[in-house]
Amino acid sequence: MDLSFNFAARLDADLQAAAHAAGLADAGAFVPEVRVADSRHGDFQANGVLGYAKAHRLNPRAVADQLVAALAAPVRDACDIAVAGPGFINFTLRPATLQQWLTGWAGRAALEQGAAENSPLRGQHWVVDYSSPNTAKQMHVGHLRSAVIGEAIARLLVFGGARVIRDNHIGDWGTQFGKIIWAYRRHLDAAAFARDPLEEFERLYKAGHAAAEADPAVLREAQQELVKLQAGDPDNLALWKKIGEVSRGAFQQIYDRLGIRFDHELGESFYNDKVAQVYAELTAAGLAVESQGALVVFHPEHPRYREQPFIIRKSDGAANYASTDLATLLYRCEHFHADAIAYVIDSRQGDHCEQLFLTAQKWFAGTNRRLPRLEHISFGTVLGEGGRPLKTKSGENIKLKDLLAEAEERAFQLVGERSSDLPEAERHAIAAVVGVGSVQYADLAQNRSSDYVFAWDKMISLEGNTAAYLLYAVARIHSIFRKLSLEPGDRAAEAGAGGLDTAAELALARKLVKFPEAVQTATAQLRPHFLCLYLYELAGEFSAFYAADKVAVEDAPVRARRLLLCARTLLMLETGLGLLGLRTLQRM
RNA sequence: GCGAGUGUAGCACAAUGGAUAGUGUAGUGGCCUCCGAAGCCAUUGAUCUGGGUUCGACUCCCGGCACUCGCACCA
Repeated sequence: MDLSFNFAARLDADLQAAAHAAGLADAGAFVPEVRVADSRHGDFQANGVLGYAKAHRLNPRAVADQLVAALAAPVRDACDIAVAGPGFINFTLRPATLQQWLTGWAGRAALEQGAAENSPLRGQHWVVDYSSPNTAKQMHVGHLRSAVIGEAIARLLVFGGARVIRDNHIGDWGTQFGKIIWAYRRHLDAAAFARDPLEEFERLYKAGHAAAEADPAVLREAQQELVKLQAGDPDNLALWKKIGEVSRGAFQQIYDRLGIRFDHELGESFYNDKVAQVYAELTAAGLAVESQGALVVFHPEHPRYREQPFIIRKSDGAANYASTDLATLLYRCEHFHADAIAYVIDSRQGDHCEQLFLTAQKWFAGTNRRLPRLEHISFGTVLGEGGRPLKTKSGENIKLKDLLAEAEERAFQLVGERSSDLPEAERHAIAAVVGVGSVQYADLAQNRSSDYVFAWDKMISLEGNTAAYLLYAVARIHSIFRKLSLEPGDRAAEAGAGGLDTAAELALARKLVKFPEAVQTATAQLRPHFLCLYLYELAGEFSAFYAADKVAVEDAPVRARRLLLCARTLLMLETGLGLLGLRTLQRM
């Protein structure tokens, strides 16, 4: 068998061909359903025979036998094949096949090529809309998941061959600015502003908000400030710009720690002059109607949205996020030629997304535009250990910068305990990678649909399915190569490798070759936890191998094949962690 | 009230309609003259409930129950 990157896809294609070769009735209807198998049964299994045989009133085991007999010779040479149970076909890759694959797919570039080659994403333009904080406020724990999940998904899509446009749809327009400006004019603390301008803007907003709540006169004054801003008053506009600059600077500090860089930061204000077209087109199409003074879209065919309006212009004439989201959608189609848009937004905004997508669908159909694929990448809330949304003791949102600082601090403690021999500067650098990586990984390792409990001890105590466990495996592999004065992936070190032999070698090799399926599943479902799970299991296989079989042995062929396994494990772990947005280390 | 999400071991999680429901922690018992013990090996313990569909259901459908969230101008 030639060096297919993705064995499951290859077996699937070969089984389909076999169905035709064997002359199966209605062979086109046979779907092999090849997937990674429980290792007790082999490496891959085809489940499709059962359904096919049932539908065609055939004996499934007989069909399976026929298919196996009709399989092309290369596949039969590469695998041990068995029909089992009611009609499963099990494939176990032979040691030589494993070795051939590991030798052939040897570097990052090769993996990228393999992953993109037959990917349905290849060449597609994907806009990933994630993070999207509001200006004048610090990012807090509520902004964590969108940023972390969004970045991982963007990287997975790139790996799958898509052209990804990362767009940070910042909330930089809205009613809050009237209150901030009002408070800025009266209650600015210049010293605090010099120290941390964003913190001061945030304080001013809270002060302005509280004052407006308490006194209707203040509310009117704040609204006047907003009107002036919207009319282009130079002072207010300058202040608004300043808020934007300060905020973006602070956001970038967070993004730097998380390894995020956007291609665009087209905030809501960018769409100010683009919403009129939305109103006009939706009204002309008969989609938008006046209701209680607002411009809204109802969906009569929908049980709920025939009553629950999608408000695209407020009764005071101002735009809201429905207006700008529609304008944004159009802009992304026209300027980014989006084939798909992924909205990484928390699940509470499910109704908004549904209404947005429904409205866009009708709008685009009515104006002969091509609607891109629209995906709401929804996710649950970050909870504290009591099962309530995570807050500080005083009930405030936890600032992201504080959260990341605490992660690094806790990691630094641990590094000090475990690796006190390393220089302090390196311990700090390690703590940054381990601390931030632990937060990212804890978020990603869990199915994004559910809420998740944020528990420092589980996250950073470094046991189980955690970033530290994976980073530790990476560090140990680097250490092996360091001891031998070799570079990982050095072909000379792998030359003359003997055949894979021990149980631990084979178990590790069998795990390694399934990297493509793990990435593919995570990408297709836009769920990074599938990749996390794979990497964790891979690190587990490596640790078992490491305990069972010594790498640095005298016997040259044995040593070479074990170095090959180490190098590929390192490659998959580093590549996989990179796809999740984590950094890795050589020592920790 | 309508809708969405979530119910799996003490706790935290996994399982694309597939074979004996996997893991981690915590508990118990082993393993460092040997490449990093932040490790490895072994072991105890679970699908909210009642129906249905299917060769096969944690998964799909219908009805309950529990928790969380959303539902007219904040995003």
